Amino acid sequence: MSSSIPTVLPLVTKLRNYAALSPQEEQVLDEAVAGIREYESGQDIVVEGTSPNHSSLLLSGLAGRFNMSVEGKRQITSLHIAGDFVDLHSFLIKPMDHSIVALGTCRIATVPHATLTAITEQHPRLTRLLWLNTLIDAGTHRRWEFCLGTLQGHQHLAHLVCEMYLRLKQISQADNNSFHLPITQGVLSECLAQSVVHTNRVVQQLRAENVISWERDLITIKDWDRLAEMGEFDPTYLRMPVSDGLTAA
Amino acid sequence: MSSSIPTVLPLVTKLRNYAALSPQEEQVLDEAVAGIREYESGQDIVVEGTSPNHSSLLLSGLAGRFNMSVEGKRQITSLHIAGDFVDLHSFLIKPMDHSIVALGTCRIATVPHATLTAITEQHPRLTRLLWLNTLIDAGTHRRWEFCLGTLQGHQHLAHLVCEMYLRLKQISQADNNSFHLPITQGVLSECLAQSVVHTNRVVQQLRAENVISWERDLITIKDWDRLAEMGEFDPTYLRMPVSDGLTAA
DNA sequence: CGAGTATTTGACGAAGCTCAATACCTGTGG
DNA sequence: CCACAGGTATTGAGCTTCGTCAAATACTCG
Repeated sequence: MSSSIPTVLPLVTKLRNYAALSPQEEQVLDEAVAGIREYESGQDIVVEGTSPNHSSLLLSGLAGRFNMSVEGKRQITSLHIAGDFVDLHSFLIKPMDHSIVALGTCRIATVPHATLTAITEQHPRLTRLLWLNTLIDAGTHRRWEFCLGTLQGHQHLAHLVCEMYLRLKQISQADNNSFHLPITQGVLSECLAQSVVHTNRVVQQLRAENVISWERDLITIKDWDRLAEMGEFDPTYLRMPVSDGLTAA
Repeated sequence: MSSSIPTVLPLVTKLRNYAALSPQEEQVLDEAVAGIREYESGQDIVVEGTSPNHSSLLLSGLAGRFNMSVEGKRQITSLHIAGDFVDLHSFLIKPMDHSIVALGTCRIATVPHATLTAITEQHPRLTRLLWLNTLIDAGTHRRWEFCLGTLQGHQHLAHLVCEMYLRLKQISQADNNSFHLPITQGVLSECLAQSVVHTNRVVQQLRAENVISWERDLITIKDWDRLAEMGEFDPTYLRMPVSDGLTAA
């Protein structure tokens, strides 16, 4: 379902950060889209245990991967923004070992797994780029493990704010040290693995220390250096700069 | 550096669990090995910040991925056993955003990144298998996030024991509900993100509740059902059974 | 045996959780 | 325009899990 304005623009924009894309490769991506879906806040986009035959590319909105515990606690393991191929891995891994939920209205482009297989047959360079995309996801999971394991509550929040700022900036949805993050403290607490009460206190602590402001859904970073230091933030895992190894030898 | 006995046997054994490998594909993998290295316990196999030009395939031994915090705390984000391609991702992601340490004597086969690129150019099916390999790693990271975020200390240990048992069983290094895991409680505490003291108490708790025994480096699972229940263990993420989508359409 | 490392135990403190109540905010109907 | 309802944020108090500090015991290997 290609059009004059490529629907995959958010993904293309992101992939261009890693390596140049030929017009042909961009066209292949654009033609891979089989349809567009919309999800309301709270709806599950992909459900644990199912084996989808397509992958979902987030065109706009905020989504989260999560697992439920036996007692019903929801652990969010990553957040996703426009341009993220939220379940690209479901192409090779089935059934899903986790769910993906819309944390706001989400527009999704669906890409059939058969098309992805065809890409791996015919477009090795694009294949490596998509592979890289999943590897960056993995790196983010590793970083979240680090945060969960070794950082204190306020540090963890600081780290998350740094991460979301850089990622949103990469897709031009952050500027002047501020960005919109339309999530409640309840959802935030599911990312940080804290109680809502404690998350609230941690947010207030960062406000009191004057490193961020957070009103409504608008976060403003008032002191990047202190925030990054507090969260032990090192952006290496986000692979913002151009990466080598993607061009065929 | 191929030989009559393929050096990549541990990896091939593992990949066969996901899809059949043609003799030619096995040969490609075997010929991809450029050399063999050995590391002593405690040595870093790959160092954060570097950009290796080869990836490391673990032939024997135990290794761990980790990140260091500012205060010097080491967070281990995954454990690796024979057959694991411990830094396959360094092929596309550089520089390394974490290090890999030998947690015992490790034999490593090195595979040049140029060879991996060539594989993606010529062997799409093998490419998908290797990609899958990294996706399973990512799924494991997600699961560890869940454990770190939502499980209590003793549950987390229970989960880890379940995971290592199944993974070691897959490569025929576990039987009769028991296996060798040559790590100290200090290293274990770095996986679980606990203090050594607390890890010790948690180990004793599982012993006292008679779900495992742990003497020297020999772990025996005395009650799998209770252990799995305690750790909320669901093996889906390990992709033990055969997976679809690997065979070209 | 003895040094070094690993495990175990006890006592106390800190980070964060639960319960419970209050304040706030936004949209809706009267 | 106001009052209300339902969700969200905030605050307080007591409690649990786990960390820290310190010491004792056990194990390993030369």
